[in-house]
Amino acid sequence: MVKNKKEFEGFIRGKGCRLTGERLKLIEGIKRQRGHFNVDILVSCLKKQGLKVSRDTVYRNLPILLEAGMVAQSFRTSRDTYYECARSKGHHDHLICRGCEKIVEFKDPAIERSQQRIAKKNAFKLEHHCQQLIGLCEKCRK
Amino acid sequence: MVKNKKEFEGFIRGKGCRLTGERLKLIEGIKRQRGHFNVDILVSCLKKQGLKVSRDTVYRNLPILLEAGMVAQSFRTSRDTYYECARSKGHHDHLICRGCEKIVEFKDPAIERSQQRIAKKNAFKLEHHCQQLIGLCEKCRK
DNA sequence: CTCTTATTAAGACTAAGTCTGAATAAGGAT
DNA sequence: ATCCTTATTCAGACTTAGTCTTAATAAGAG
Ligand SMILES: [Mn+2]
Ligand SMILES: [Mn+2]
Ligand SMILES: [Zn+2]
Ligand SMILES: [Zn+2]
Repeated sequence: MVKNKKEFEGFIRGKGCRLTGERLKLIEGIKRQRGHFNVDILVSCLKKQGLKVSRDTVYRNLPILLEAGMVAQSFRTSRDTYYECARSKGHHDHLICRGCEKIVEFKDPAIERSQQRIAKKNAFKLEHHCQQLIGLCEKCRK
Repeated sequence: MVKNKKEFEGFIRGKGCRLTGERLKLIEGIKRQRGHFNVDILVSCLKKQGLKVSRDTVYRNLPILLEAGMVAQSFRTSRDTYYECARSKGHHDHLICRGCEKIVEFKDPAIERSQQRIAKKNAFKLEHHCQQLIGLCEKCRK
């Protein structure tokens, strides 16, 4: 679980990869994101601040940032994949209104434990999971 | 939860929709699917049996078939969405190996109850959920 | 400083899913 | 049975998330 540039440098070198300017821009850009973001949002925000990084570079580095635990995959809409900075809040899952796209975050340690147990029973090493509950919020039910 | 053509007719009429030949072909084609399928697989299988239905018609009718409970969304890969016939096995979720794409199905009533409780606490009417556990199976860990 | 090679950028490419507009057919009315 | 309205279908164009290709760049070892 990498928390800052120094740790990221160690992590990336440990993998035998290079510490590039783009990778530093990326961790900078991700730290600035407040809520959930997709690749295009991230690229635009970076560009706005004069930190140009190509879309392809983001896609290429996302697996590394996920592995480092700096970014977490949040949820997927029918269109694309959303991420969030993993630093502040810990791991959590999402409740999504299909009407207004309102998103509620929740944590449930008991569910997480069950998931681990299920993986273990099937001899899987669990790496991550995607759990999204879809429904209608109070307002959208009318 | 619609189980056969007769019930489907009632369901579709109740919605004020028409009972078309294509919709009948679709429920026929879905019944024939053994495992998980995506839209292209379904269209190809139907064509092989002389039941031509356009890709667009499948996409247009999937929400209806989901609502009728004849089809369930199973999981999503980075590429596309997989479904399965909801008839035989009941609702379940999936454990997926990112190495060999092996898929294990599991049921966990305790998790399902927790999900309901979480939705209720947030005043959501839960319609469905997507829970996929991703990791490495025993073989792929080597 | 030099050299190797990992990494990047631009843009072509692929394919899931959506949209458009014309043709068809379901089913109610006569 | 025939007509009429309009929901539905189909073909193919379109959009766009994500991947791939290739040439240019730059990290970092020596
Ligand atoms: Mn979140
Ligand atoms: Mn299944
Ligand atoms: Zn809502
Ligand atoms: Zn495997």
